[in-house]
Amino acid sequence: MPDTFAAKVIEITNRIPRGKVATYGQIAGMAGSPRAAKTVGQILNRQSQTHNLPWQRVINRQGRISIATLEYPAQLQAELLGQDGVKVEERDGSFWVDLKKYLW
DNA sequence: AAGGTGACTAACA
DNA sequence: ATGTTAGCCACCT
Repeated sequence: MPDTFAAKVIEITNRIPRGKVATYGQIAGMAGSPRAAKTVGQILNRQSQTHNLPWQRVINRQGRISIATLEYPAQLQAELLGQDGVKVEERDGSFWVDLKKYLW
């Protein structure tokens, strides 16, 4: 496991407790670069294709699922979160999580 | 090696 | 309050 930013992001993502969620910015900060939220998204996007990663526990700052990828539709992420014990409410085609309650 | 890119954010109009 | 703009920064080609 290389000691890179990407590796940390993956490791941190794996450590998100069941029933909790984290934001991209939060993970970026824990990985050492508080302003690299976008990079976190890119990493998850790519790494999820080759690793089994709980990427569904990572959402944006508003608690909204911002997945647009065809391989991983937001609806699938919503279901996975539901299995994690996280309530996901659908609003206008998007899925939302109560950060106050579920933020790691 | 250099430039383009994005599953983000915060700030501004 | 909602929409748009502009930084951000590591990864990929």
